[in-house]
Amino acid sequence: MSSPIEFNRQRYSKLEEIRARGIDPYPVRYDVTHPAQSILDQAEALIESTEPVTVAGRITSKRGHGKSGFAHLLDRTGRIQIYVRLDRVGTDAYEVYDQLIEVGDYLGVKGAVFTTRTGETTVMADELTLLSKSLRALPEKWHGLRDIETRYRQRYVDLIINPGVKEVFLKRSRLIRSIQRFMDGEGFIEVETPILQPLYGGALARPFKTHHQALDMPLFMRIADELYLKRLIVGGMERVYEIGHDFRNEGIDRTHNPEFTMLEFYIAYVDYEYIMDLVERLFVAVFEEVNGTLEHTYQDHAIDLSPPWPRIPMLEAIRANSGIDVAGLSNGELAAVCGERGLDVDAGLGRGRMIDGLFEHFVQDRLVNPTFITDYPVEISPLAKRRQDDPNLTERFELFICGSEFANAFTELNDPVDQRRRFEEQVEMQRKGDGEAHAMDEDFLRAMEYGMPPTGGCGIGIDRLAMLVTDSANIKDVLLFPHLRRESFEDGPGGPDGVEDDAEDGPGEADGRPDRASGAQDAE
RNA sequence: GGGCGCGUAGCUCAGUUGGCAGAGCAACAGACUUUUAAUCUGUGGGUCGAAGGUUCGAUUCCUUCCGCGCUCACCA
Repeated sequence: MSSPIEFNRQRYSKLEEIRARGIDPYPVRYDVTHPAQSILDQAEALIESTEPVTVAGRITSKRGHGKSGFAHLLDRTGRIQIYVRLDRVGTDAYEVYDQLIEVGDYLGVKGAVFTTRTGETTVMADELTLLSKSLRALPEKWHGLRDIETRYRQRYVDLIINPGVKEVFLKRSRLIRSIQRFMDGEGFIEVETPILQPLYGGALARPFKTHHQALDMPLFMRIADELYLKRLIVGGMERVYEIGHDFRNEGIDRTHNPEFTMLEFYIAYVDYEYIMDLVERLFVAVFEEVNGTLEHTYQDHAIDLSPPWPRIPMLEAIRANSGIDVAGLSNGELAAVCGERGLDVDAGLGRGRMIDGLFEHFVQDRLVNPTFITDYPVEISPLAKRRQDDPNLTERFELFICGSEFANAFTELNDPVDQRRRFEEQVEMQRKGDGEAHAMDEDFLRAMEYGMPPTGGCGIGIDRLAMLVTDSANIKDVLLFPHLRRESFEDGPGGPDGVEDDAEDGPGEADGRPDRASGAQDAE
């Protein structure tokens, strides 16, 4: 069922007929003089000049009228109508167009521009060139492709059929470019750090584990860029940022994909107050550039991004929303209060986790307009500097919009002795069963020991920012190829099953290379 | 991982209180030289997600499995 040849004999037989007529159904190139939109934009001048244009694209609709016919071509810029007449292109070419070329095929057209009776700018075809024969029918033109699973699995079809989809990803692209421009203006260097790491760190999350054959060593996919970017601060780079993928081996839901895009940046000589100012400026600049306004609607929530944004210490936010004054409570009392108020918290995981639980339960969803929550408990902030006035709290903030976290930042811990102690505490929590506690990283500590200047750092989830600016409810809608379970294809040899499994149990056989041919042929 | 829901033609969807599986679009044959969801006439197209079970008979009822969505848990 999955082979296009069996699957659509009619299209395949047309392909054979095209070849039989001596036409190459897959030629190598076509010289386009005018993308679709430029024909529409310059219609008046082009009509007057009567000079022929060439345009190429995928046929998305076709309407025949005996000895003439209309069709629409879709290219990256838009859609243009073409008109094909037997008396202009000749009997043979018209027969090929009429009988063998169909919706889904790529077509190049050369001809003059005119306006139809109904007023649509159209190219009158003098020459037609088949550019690629499609062996699969596209979804129906009117209802389009609605099935969510198919839209994600076959994004290529989704992009052809559902026009809003391309807009989302164009906007995402503009968003990232806008961030890069802003960072350029702030004097940053954009860098790339390892994705495969011998140790993972910089966040609290379960990693993906893999294995390097030649070195016979385990490797982890990074869960954050942090520890490498800080090494660069130690190296004197002073202002660095990276936009890249992090990988976290955790649940998938509306706001989580196992592979996601993170912006992290670090600035020497500044603290988290400076970072807050910069994040505010960054969001304002991006929204003004990408959306043109600071008034925004996300999933029916009206948001005003006009600065300044409120900055509320976490314990104060909890007190204001729940009446609970954490500062005056012992750990035991805190656990009791959590229980009374209906929170299921494990007191064994510590005071920091309980406070975080209270925050999530009582506060987070209420933060609709951009709000900085500041001064997080030290236990859940192993890389942040303590507040001088309260060693139980850190100079850390998170930015919330519409109940979602958008940024996480702190005045970076640069005391190597304190950093070692914090790692040791994390290792202890690991022993107590906290699967996400931070690992000991001796090379990172060595870098700290050489001396890191006072530094402020920040991480911003780009996918969530893309969701916000595009008003998307699901992270999958801003990922071109969101993670799904492997699709099963009934016939043919399986895909990567033969490839050596991930390396939980050490090295496997050496021939684990995915064979391009066997993998690809199976894929429909 | 738990709960709820969904899976029928290439696409969008009906439907069967258990009795030969339907429409529109797409496709195919024909008519039509300014249409645009073109129109008109005709035709073909299904492992009803998969495997078991109950039954004279299952796409329908039951069980398990697969996939997707929502949600809870998890998750800076």
